[in-house]
Amino acid sequence: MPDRFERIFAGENGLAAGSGPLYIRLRNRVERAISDGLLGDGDALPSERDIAELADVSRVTVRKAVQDLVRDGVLVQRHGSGTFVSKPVARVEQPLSRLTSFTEDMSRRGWNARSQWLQRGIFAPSPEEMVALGLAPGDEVVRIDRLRIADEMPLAIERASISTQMLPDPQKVDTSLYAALDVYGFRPVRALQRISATNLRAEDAGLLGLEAGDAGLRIERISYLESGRVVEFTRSLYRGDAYDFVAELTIGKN
Amino acid sequence: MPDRFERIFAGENGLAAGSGPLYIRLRNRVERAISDGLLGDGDALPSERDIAELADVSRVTVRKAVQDLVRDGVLVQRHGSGTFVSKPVARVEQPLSRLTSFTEDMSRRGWNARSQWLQRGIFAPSPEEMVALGLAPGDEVVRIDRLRIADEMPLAIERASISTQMLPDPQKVDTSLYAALDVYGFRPVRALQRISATNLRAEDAGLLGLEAGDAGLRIERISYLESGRVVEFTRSLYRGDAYDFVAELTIGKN
DNA sequence: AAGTGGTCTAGACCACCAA
DNA sequence: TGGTGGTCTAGACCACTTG
Repeated sequence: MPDRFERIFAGENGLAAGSGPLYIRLRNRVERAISDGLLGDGDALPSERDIAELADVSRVTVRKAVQDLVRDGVLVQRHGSGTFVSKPVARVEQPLSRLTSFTEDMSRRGWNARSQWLQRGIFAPSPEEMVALGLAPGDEVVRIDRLRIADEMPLAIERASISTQMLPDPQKVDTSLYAALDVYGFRPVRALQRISATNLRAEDAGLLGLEAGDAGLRIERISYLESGRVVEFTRSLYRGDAYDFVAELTIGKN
Repeated sequence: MPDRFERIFAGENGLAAGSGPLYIRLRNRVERAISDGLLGDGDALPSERDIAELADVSRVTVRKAVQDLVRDGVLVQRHGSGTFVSKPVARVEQPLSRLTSFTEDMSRRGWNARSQWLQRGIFAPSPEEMVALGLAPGDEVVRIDRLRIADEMPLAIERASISTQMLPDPQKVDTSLYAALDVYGFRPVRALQRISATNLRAEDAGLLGLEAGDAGLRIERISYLESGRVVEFTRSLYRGDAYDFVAELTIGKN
């Protein structure tokens, strides 16, 4: 039975046709098979060994092609199980104009949000923190690092730094950082965010349930009091495949 | 002369110490050497063959470790030249509250901005375009795809779709899409943007001078007229390593 | 227990770059 | 021209999942 996999991997004299590296030709064949509908969401591919035989290349070459597609989010591999076409992931949308906390935000959506502590304590500030928070030598910072989880899917890593002058005791923070700051009368009213994209490092990717090199949104936020004084400096990493920031723009005079 | 490379790659019984995959142990050694200052920005590493000999592993294993770090932006490789520690890239900042065009924006910064046409013409709309632009069957769209370049560095790929009812002739667009829309009285005043992160596909990465799998910012924008009617639907991909979006947030009642 | 992906090796040839 | 990274092979063993 000449099945679809033979057409995909062995069709037209194998990969002899065409030029360029074998793993790229192989990669293109798989992408074409998906866009042509020969392979659908969740479908299993043959094993790497079988693909190698069908396409008449080494398994190393098959792996190179497959890993590229895994890295691009086209395929997923499960150890001991097989290689499959990715299913799209449901995305969370986050409006970009209002200052909200993760907890508030997720519960408003009806998601079950929780956090996992990564670190919570008092430290000597890094140079980066000194600049961002405007600290003097000898000052100390509270660091609150959390893994944010919504409906059992890790969504983000959040690393917050606050001067001990604003938040003397990190143990006072249970679920909401802003609520704890409120207690001391230091709730921020304004913030500046910088958003960029980055390839996740192995450690961070692991926390988010992704692979090293997967795309993440990196967000740096500096929050201000009404008086203009800096309260909080937070660096976050969001899953690129599950998070959308939404912003409304208007045409400005300036 | 027992140089620093021996300490990095061959120190303490090679990689025999420790557990886990060899390429991860090797990767960690390089990362540690950089964070310890043993390797600085722009420094050259030994050749892959030399590292393999120093660490007593195969070259394939060295490549796996090095490629991981290249993918994370820690190292850069130049074919025929060598492997080097990355130098940080200058970043461009884009405010996220004002609706501006790329050309206007870059010239205000004193950058020399130009575009390269990727595609410009009239097409039958894709299902995605029909939904976004609110088209009826039989309607047509103008597609304007450009590679945005600032000071000879490719910064973004921009794919804009506009109903032919708003912009009958794509050839009317020379540098600024908004200027062309203005001529017909259809300049947008408001827009909604969705921002997320993605691993760039090989083709897009090539246009941006990056490697497949590198992180990019994906932005979808829908622009509206004063009347609320949709004008433009644009999907952009920005270099993750060279672009920052900046947003100001305020605490809201709602 | 059989099959899958994950890691690793030794060796080869090619394409590119710099001296 | 010699050294570099880029691609490719055939074969091996391990770790994990599933029937």
